Amino acid sequence: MDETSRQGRGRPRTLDIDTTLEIAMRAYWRADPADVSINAICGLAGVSKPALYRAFGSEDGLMRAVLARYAAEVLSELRDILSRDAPLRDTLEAVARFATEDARMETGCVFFKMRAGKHRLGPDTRDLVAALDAGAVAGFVAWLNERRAAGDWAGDLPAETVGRYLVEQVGLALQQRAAGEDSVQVRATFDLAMTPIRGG
Amino acid sequence: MDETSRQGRGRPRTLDIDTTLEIAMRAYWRADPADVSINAICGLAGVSKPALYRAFGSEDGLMRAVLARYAAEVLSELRDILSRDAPLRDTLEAVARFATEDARMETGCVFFKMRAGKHRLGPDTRDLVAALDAGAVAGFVAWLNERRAAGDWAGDLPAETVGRYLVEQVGLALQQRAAGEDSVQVRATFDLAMTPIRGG
DNA sequence: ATATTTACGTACCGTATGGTATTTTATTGT
DNA sequence: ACAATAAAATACCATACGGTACGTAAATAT
Repeated sequence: MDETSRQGRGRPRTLDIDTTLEIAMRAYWRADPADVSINAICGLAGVSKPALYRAFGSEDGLMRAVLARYAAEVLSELRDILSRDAPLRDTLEAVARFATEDARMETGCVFFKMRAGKHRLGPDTRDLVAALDAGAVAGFVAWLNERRAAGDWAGDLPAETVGRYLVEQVGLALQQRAAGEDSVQVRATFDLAMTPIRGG
Repeated sequence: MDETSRQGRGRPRTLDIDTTLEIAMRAYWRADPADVSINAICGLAGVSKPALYRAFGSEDGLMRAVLARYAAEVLSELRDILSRDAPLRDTLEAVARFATEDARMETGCVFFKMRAGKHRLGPDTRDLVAALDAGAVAGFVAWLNERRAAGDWAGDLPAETVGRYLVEQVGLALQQRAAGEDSVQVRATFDLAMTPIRGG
């Protein structure tokens, strides 16, 4: 129960898995994951390539580990926003801020970047992307049903459809930010997209 | 005024530029352009690499030429739809069909795929992408202003904002189709996104 | 006929990628 | 002390990429 299970017999590892994951995450976050090579990550983290493969098995393993960390560290905030059960408009505003204004999202989102280029991912990372995507939709759907029960949302469309819609619009906003589009226009686009849900 | 300007002195060229462009276009259309190598295109077209470089100068030159052809051949349809001056709802329906149902767009759109990965493009292709993007926005803006003058659109937002919004939503739909998402869901998402413009 | 011009394609260049074989080094168990 | 274990890093592997040097073939001009 110490840091990583206790050390066995051999030479102690000097590679700091946590720090390495953090550095890889920032690299994938800033650029497109497909454009960040293992070599580049090794350079950034000051780690040898075999050390990295010992720790993560493959590029797929590393990307999956990074994405898992990212989900726990960043995407969880979105889940938190949705479970605050605030009025619908307040929650949508919080989601809008997260997607269009949060400084950490200035270069986009690791999850949506990976999702956009999912055909380039290894199987494990791809599976996690699919699971996170389904989870995001499910999160929005649950929130919508809650809002409907609270008399806060009167939409006549299936929550499934709208949940998927919300995920796509958040993804679009984050993609626009990653592409360097003007923050004001990104927000305007997102607000327009939200009017069918929150009303004129 | 024959096919390509008249032949000069040397050995006549056997490479068919038109066919080669067509084959390259289909390859870029089916996959992500960044994942289609020059080697692959040479193989598909049955053309040697030097022949291809002789004709187009570089990968950037080839991609630019393909994109120009694609714009003239496919994107022009969108421009046509916008200049029919039909009622707003009819035009939006035609745009929706183009983006979400047209069989040729089943694997997405060369333009939006290149735009999504614009950081991977050479300078010439990048410039053309930017020009086409600006042109698409301008096309929607002109259409919106026309509809406003015709009393067909009462939106109080700047046409610039809505024009950019429309381009982004069309891009999103085509991106979803390229990702293999369910066609019905793509259409539902697009329709939801259009409600702020065409009304409930 | 011969020189000139131009396209042809094979075979290659340098660079980068994901991944590994191998030797050395640091630790624990007996 | 010494065997066993495991992580360290250098130096390498095969493959693929965009791009080109170069010798050859086919046309025109003189």
